[in-house]
Formats: sequence, C-alpha cells, structure tokens
Amino acid sequence: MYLETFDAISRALAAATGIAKPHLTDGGAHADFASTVAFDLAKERKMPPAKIAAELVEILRAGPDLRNIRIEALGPYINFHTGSGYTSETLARAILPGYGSFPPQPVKIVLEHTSANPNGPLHVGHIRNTVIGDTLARLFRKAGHTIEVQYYVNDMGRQIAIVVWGFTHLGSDRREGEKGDHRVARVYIAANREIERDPGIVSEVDRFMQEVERGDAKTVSLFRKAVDECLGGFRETLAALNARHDRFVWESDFIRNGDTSRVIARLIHLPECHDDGKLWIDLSDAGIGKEYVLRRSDGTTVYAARDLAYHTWKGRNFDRVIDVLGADHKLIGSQLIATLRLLGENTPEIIHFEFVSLPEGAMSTRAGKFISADELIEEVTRRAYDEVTARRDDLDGQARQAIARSVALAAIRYDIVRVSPEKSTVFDWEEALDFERQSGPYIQYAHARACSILEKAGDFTPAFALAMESEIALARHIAKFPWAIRSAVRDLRPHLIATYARELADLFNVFYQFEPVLKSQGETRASRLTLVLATKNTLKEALETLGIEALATM
RNA sequence: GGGCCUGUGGCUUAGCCAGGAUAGAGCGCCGGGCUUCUAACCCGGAUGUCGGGGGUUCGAAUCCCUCCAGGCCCGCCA
Repeated sequence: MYLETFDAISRALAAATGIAKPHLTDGGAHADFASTVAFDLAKERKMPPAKIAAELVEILRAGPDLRNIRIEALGPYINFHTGSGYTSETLARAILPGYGSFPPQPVKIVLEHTSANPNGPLHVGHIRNTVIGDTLARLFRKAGHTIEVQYYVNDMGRQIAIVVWGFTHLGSDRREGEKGDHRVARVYIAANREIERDPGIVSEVDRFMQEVERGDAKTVSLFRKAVDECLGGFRETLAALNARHDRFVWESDFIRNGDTSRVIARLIHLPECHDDGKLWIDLSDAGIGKEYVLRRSDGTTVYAARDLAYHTWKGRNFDRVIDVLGADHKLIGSQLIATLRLLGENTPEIIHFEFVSLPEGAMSTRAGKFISADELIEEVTRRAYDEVTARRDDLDGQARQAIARSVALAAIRYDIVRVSPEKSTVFDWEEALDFERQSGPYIQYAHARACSILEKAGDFTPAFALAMESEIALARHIAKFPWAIRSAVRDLRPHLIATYARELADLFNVFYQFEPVLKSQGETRASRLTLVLATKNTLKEALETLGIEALATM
C-alpha cells in the first residue's frame, strides 16, 4: 500500500503546487509521509513557508483523492497520516502468497556475476560478487523481469596457461577428497613459484597461449581439462551458496566462432583505432588516457578483444546487460563501454564492488594467501551446528545438521549483502561467526517464531483491527515491502532489501515481546494472527530474495 | 604523479545519488527481563567535532572546492 499511497499523494501534491515532481518523503517519527514543498515555493511566492503549507493543506483536504488520509501542516511541513484502511489493505495483500512480486515486465536482462578466473577456488572476496549478483538476480525476478544469469569463463588467459604448464611439467596427483578447484590452485601456486625461480618458463607459457588461440587441438584440450577441473569445484561452491547461473559462457568460444575477429575487423575502420605492431584504441575523446590494447604484436588477442565480442553478443540478445565486477575492473569497464559506444552497440550497466581483504593484507591466489569460500562455509556450519545443538537437544543429528547448514548460509550471505558494495571491507572471522542481531539467522529466527505461533494457532478468519503501537508500526513496515523491492531494483542496490528485512524482524520481535497472540481473545486474536501471517509471509519473501532459506523451526 | 571509491560513538554499519523537523542500528560496556506464543529475543543507560577547513543555501552527514588518511586502478595480465 505504501507505493500506491505515495503515488496518490504525489499526484495530489503535483496538482496542488504545479510542481511536476513535488518533494515527498517518508514521514519518519512525525507522520507516514511528509512534504517540504512549502520551502521550495517560498521564494517564488514571496510568502513564509508555514503559510504556504497551511494553504496547501486546505487545497489537499478539499480534493477527492486523499479522503482517507489525515493531512496537517506542522510549521512548514505538510504531514500525511494514513488511517486504519491503510493497514487493513496492507495485511489483506500481505497474507497472500507471493506478496511483493510485480507483474511480468517486458524487459529481458542478462546478468553476469562471479566470473572468477579458474585458477583456484572462490575465496571470500569472489563471493561478495556472487552474493551481490545472485541477490540482484532474485530481486529482478521478484520485480517481474526475465533474467538470464551468466558466468563468463576466462578459459584462455595467462593464468590458465600457467596452470596448464603446471599440470604438464610438475605432476599433480589428486589428493584424497580434494576438490578440483583446490587442486588447480595447488598447481597454479607451484607453477608460479617455478616461474619466479626460472623466468625462462614465461616463454613456454606464451607458447601455450599462442597455440590455444591458433586452435591447436592438443593444447585446447589441455586448457579445457584444466578449466573443467576448476569449474567443477566452482559449481559445488556456488550451489552451497545457493547461487545459480543459467549459463556458463566460455571465452574461447568467441575466438572459435569468429566473433572476436569480426569485432576487430569493425574496429580497424575507426579513426580511434591504431596499429603500431599492437592494435589499440585511442579513447581520449571519452576522457580515458590509457591505450586500450586489443591485440598483441605476436598476433594473439588480449582479454579486452574477447570481452568486446562477448558484450556485443549480450547487447544484441538482451535489452539490458548488467555486470557485477570488482572495483579493480573500473578502468577496463569504462574502456569497454566507451569502445562499445564507438561501435554503436548496447552498453552494459556495471556494478562495482570494493575489495575484501584479510587483516594481514590483500588476498592473492597466486601467493596462496586467501580464505576459500569452502573453508568459510565449513567453519560457519560447524559453529552453527554447535549453536543448534545447544538450543535444540530435542532434534536428532540430521535435523540439526540441516538447520545448521541453512543458518550458516544465512549468516554468510547476509553478512556480505548488508554492506553497500562501495565500501571496502576486511574479512573478520568473529563477525562471520556471529548469529545475533543484524544477522541472517536473526531474521530467520523471527520467521521461525512467527511459524511457531501460526502452527499452534490453527485455523482463523483474518481480521484487521490493529490498535497497539507495535502492531501498527509492524503493519506499516510490511506495507513498504513492494517499495523496497522496487527501490533495490531501480538503484541496483541489493543491500536495501537486507536492511528492510532486518528492520522487519526488529519490529516483529518488539511486537512479539509485548503483545501476546495466542492468549488474546476474539477479534484481537484474529487480527494479531493475521498480522503474524502477513509478517511471516513478508519475511519469507524477503529472505528468499536474499537467497536465504525461511526456516519454519530452528 | 594521475584517476575512481571510502572516511559517521571504542569497533562494524544505515542514511548521501533525488539537502529539511531531535543522525538510525548492531557489537562491546553498565543495569534489567525466561512458571508466559522458540532468550539466535526484548527493555533502559553511557558513548557522535557525521575525517579537517572553506563555500552554496532560509537549512548541509547529504551539494561544490580544498586538504588529510585508507583501499583499488594506471600491463602487448585477466
């Protein structure tokens, strides 16, 4: 109801003031909605804002559209107070399945996220990309969009050539129970140590890269095998994170299908394109001073060339192209966009997130300095199991383990998504292992409490008589859920929904503390049960949007 | 050196893009609350020059300039 009411007030204000988009905000402690348009009009009308506010209130009250809303001027502020119809209508909607979902939208979206190089396991930095990307994909689906999620497999880079060199020169016995991605990391780290010892190896690595680009069958197969080995591990980790990709797109396909050559052939005709041995684009007109190199002087293409081919393909097959990339890709991201513009192709919207580092400094796969996502999941699950065991000795080990896995994932995903992407963070075990307040499990717990009440209550007929402060505050927040979804999607900011869900749990816990549900009588009981059902439903939708399981018991 | 991002109580963080009414939370600290719907909870208290300075504005955490600090980028790597 928040969205509809907001729009109705906005329209009435626009009509009353002549301002196309009159300033209207959340009223906070003062009201449900508030406007400061009186300030904006003060100068041109040469009148004190309070007087304008008073006059506008008269006009708004006289109009037909806001009859159910109490409007008052408090000094220069115009405050809008919704009535009981607002909360009733909110609950009536929120008790229906799928609350907060939008009708189908015609815009087709492709979203790329994670896309880590297959030279070692996903670590706690990579999964920030995964969690942001996957949450965004869920948000878009909730908002009615068709979306395809892609993983771009960098299967022909220098790092992979190093892995291949390692596999062919260093031996790499599979260890008992070792995942493929961890095995690849072991080889990659060892190979890098060898290169450091003997820089002559670099020319052998270069040869691998030339061979794979030429399409030499044996080399292609070696690359493919190494990448597959790593990717298998990635798939397991991504599944454990409850993150789904619809398609894995292989970078080398854009060489083999000729797309890369075609893009380069088009670029060569541009005045910005220069060939002085290496082939590069001059993007200084776009404010980028760095040369954008596409082809080395030995004739092999650079990552950028394949990326142009990939993005051209995406832009032609989808209405919107969205990439989630680390902040280290900001420069090449703007180079990519500028070059696609020169070609007249659709350009991607890029969400950059800042780095995750360890207390001792930056992570490095090559140096073996990282905390893998697998290790994180294992450790957090272990802790979660201890917590469940401490609380629920009535459950058997298997049930406790299932809850622990779900709680661990909630803790991990929430801990990552709650922070805005533009903040760099330092990984902290203590925070990762905290399941209290402002955490995923905290929100799950509120949901489980609601489920428990509903289960004990049995059947009831919905009622909408809310009277207590904590009831009304809760219902008003439930009213904002569709608005929260829309905002998060519009701004491409998934953390907004994390904040929303936490606030909803906060409000529910306060209500839970002060207003007994099962012990209340008559219409009060029915109304509170309706409120609990609406909350449970909204929490479930919010949690699922965050990729977190809405547990019924924990 | 240049570019981008960040700087909010001891620690973590929301709010900043679309400036307004006493700057929200959590952790930690102090004090309370389980014979009552799951205490992974709730209530109360202490703690803030919103990095510094200047400017715009009736009004700035929010916009502009500048300085300081931290992160990232500046490869014929990806």
